[in-house]
Amino acid sequence: MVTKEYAGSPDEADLRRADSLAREIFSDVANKWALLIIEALGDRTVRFSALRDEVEGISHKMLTQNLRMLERNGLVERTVHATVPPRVEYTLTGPGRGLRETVDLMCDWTHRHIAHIEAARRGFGG
Amino acid sequence: MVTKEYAGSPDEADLRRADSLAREIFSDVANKWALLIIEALGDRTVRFSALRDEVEGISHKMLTQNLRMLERNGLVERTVHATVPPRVEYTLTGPGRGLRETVDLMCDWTHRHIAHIEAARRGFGG
DNA sequence: CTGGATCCTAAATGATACTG
DNA sequence: CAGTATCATTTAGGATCCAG
Repeated sequence: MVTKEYAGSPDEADLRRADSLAREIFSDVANKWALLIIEALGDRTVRFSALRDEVEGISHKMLTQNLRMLERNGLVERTVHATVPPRVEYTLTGPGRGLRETVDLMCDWTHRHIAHIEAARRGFGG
Repeated sequence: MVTKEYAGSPDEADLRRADSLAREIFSDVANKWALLIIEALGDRTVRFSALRDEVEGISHKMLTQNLRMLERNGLVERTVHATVPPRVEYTLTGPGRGLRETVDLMCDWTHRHIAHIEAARRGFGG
């Protein structure tokens, strides 16, 4: 994610483009709602309403908005069952599951460092 | 990061508290600026101005704001050299470096899936 | 049930000016 | 140079209503 010096490279333009694309993808995905949704999906297939219940505090709007974004980036697959009332299910794609593994690690990290962070906060002046 | 059922547990209150704290910490760090700063720091000690140059597009305000937040959570250490003009350096703490490892993985993931994501975007209707 | 559209508020962010 | 404060603006987010 570091911007490098490409001057002189024959593929300078391509490399710059890849970097800016990587940064754009990172910005899409690196927000709490997207990561919490990915974490909630796990390796399951989950209905919209179930997802809304499981991602604590998320609104209808944020859920649909982030699901669309994840779908657009090929990380989530959306399946509509033509029943009435409609049943829509979401599941992670292969790349989506790869990303989920990194989110899992981030969640693990969080839980392992709760005590340290609490202590730091007390010492900081809070 | 999943909310569990603690009813009946003797430590119910403690567990709920740990969960809500984990969620709060996660919400703090799971934003693009914080993660990009952590990634830019790497295992180095970096001056404020250098950090601002390296995290492309970040404003003075966002940088200070996120650095304070990371410092408050004990992930970044701030060192002020009493020179003139002042020199302020930032470096990741032990826990901060642990988090950086997961961010590294997320960046790797991003670069590995650029092609897949580009293809998904084209197919989605963009 | 799911999803889109709308309106409205709160929060994030950028620009700027000022200080030690 | 680093940091704070302020102000203006943009964006995120919530509430609600309607449609398939």
